[in-house]
Amino acid sequence: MRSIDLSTIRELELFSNMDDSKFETMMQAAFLQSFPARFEIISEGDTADFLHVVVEGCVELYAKSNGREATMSTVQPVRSFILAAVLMDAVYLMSARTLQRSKILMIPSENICGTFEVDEAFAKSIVIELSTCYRSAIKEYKDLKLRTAIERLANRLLQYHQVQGENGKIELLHGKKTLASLLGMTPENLSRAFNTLKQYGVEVDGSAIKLTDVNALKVLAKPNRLIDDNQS
Amino acid sequence: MRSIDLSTIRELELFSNMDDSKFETMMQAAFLQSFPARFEIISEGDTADFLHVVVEGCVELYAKSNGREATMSTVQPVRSFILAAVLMDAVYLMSARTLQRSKILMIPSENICGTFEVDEAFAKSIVIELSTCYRSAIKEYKDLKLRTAIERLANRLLQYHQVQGENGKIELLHGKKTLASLLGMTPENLSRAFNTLKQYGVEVDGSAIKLTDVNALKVLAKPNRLIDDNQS
DNA sequence: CGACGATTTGAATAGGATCAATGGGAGTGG
DNA sequence: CCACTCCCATTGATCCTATTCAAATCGTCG
Repeated sequence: MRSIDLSTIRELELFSNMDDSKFETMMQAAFLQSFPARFEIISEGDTADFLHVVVEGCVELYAKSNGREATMSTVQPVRSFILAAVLMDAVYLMSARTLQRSKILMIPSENICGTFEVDEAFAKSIVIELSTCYRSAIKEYKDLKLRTAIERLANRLLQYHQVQGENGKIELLHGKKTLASLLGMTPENLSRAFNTLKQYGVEVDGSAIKLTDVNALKVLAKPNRLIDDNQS
Repeated sequence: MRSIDLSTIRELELFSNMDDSKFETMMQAAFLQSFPARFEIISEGDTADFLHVVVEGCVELYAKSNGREATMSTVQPVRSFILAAVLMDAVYLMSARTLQRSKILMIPSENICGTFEVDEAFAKSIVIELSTCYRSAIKEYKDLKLRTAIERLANRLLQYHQVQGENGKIELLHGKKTLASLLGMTPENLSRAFNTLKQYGVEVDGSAIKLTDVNALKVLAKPNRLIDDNQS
């Protein structure tokens, strides 16, 4: 692996506190792979052979049952996915595919588990990462159970707004079809929801969105830090 | 704490592999508390001072937003709850209340975190417990996103049936109101869903349910091991 | 015995899904 | 460069599921 990549990876929260030599050893078995857009990286039901870390690009986690399919969440740099399956030596519960060209760091499961046992700092980092993912899942579940479709959309827009600098402009990172599935609705319904939000100052132009009345949108959305905050 | 209780607790997966002396130390700070039914043990937004382990009874995890409330999951012996909040020193994302008289083991957060750092076996157990809870949450989320209300009910009944011995009889562990919220529907809708399932051999008499045609129910439910299995 | 909550049933409504059709870009190949 | 195709997004119409509101019944607990 190129050293430029290695130093980037070294700085990830997951690896930042661990022992130098342990990091070296673990990384010798790891590799960084590039994937084209819309490439299926893992498939639900497969055994977890690698921990995947999104270094560049964007990955969609989705699941199927019967004939239906739903986007569960998206993973941006720098976050891992399916850590729980690796640690339990179990099968993946979700599939993953790239939304754009992406670089994924792949670390063999046995190296993760082995290092976990010998490096205390790494063990702590693993637990933090796992807890963060867990809590994110709970938040998404709460979002779906406690809100209507329009409220979910409004809150998601406010979330994106905050992450992207709170300057009244949002750029959607993924297509509306994916966004719809992520929010638990159909593309048609998302389109109508955007129309409803016009009266709250939401102007849509392709993947560029302008918020002209954030306060009004907040009144509608009633954001809740126990659902929408990435911090707490 | 009474020794009878201690030995029961010692056998929990979470503690079974850890060092004797570490276990003793940790338990000196812990205590076992009894709660009456419908008692709110923790409230979402509070800081996580204790890890809670359900030793006896049943606990409901629920959440609120706006005026709405939803049951997120139920915790049976012997399982912990809100482990992630403890490990991250964060606030609870869910509230917890007893559904029946219950005994809860409470271990101060700092003892959990402290022991995590010095006992490797305990660290491993923590990770397994955390992963298991995480994966359960994902499964519930998939259930809600990928299935209709009737399918969710049918699969839940099959799940209870399996746990309770597969002899054609089910005893509901919690009221129908809670079950409805757990399944993401209203009590009225649950009642109607049970009526629909009559033609698939589901006979309801209060909290006692008989399944007279499990195969027909399975055809409807299309159970999926990546959603319904507690193992994988 | 009375009160309260849980459950069920009925009727009306709302919200979301489905089906169908159209317009618009992005990418492909001639 | 242009025509063609395909997929995405939008819109309209309709259907269906689930929620809401209302009321009756049933048990349980005090």
